[in-house]
Amino acid sequence: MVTKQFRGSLDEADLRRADSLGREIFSDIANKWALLIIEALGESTLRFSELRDEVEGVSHKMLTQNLRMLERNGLVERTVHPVVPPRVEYTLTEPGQALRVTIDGLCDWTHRYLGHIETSRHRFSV
Amino acid sequence: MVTKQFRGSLDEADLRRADSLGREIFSDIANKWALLIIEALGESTLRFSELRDEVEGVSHKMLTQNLRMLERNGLVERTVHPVVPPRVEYTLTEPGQALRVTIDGLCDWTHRYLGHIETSRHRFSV
DNA sequence: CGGTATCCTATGCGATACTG
DNA sequence: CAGTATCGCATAGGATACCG
Repeated sequence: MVTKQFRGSLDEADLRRADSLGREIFSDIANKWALLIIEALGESTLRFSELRDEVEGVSHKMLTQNLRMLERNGLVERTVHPVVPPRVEYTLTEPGQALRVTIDGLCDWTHRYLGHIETSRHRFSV
Repeated sequence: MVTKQFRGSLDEADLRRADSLGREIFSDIANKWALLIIEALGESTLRFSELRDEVEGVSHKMLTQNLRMLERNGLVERTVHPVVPPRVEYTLTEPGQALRVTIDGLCDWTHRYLGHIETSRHRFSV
């Protein structure tokens, strides 16, 4: 979404359009599976089954559903090799790569503050 | 969660514990409302009602629910002023501030690639 | 192997009402 | 003003089965 830092750089109509679109994108992406899939893809190209193994706990359904969404938003590219059995590969586009960098930041954050959070939870339940 | 970049820096038992906790945190945080609330708090201290106005579209219920979760994880601090009517203020802790920085990155990303995504969606629906 | 469709449960989330 | 509790609908998401 368009946060306060950007208001003023756009006219009213653009602002409204960007706001609702941005909100939509934000909802698409602020979702556990999408983030984990992007993180799993990283620099490499992976097949559907490899992704399913890599993103632990994801179901067949959620994987397809999120991959379609990411493809629609132009974050991953899907390549079908016309062979039997079918071979389908997924790779991050440039926007996808850029997003991955910020997700890496999220992972670093989680790692760094794991201890803080653990003790905070303990204190909270008292 | 503990991603590949960190494996090897921990022993087996720690790894499992960190993995499940990390996954939990990730699920807590990779959620639209949590991210928007943290972003709204920013540098400032806000009252419950101010937050509800700031985070557009959030319901009373979702706001309380997410604030409790963030408090439990030690990302926001809740201060109750014993006056009538009650005055409750929320502010980001240091871990919360650190997280906000990475969320800012997410917002920047959304802003930067809004155009890419819009055209990609259009192409996809053909 | 990768994808779609179906069914069913759990959860998200809004609306409303009640308390200190 | 801030919070809790309850109800009820809508969506998320697992399990399973079937198709190219």
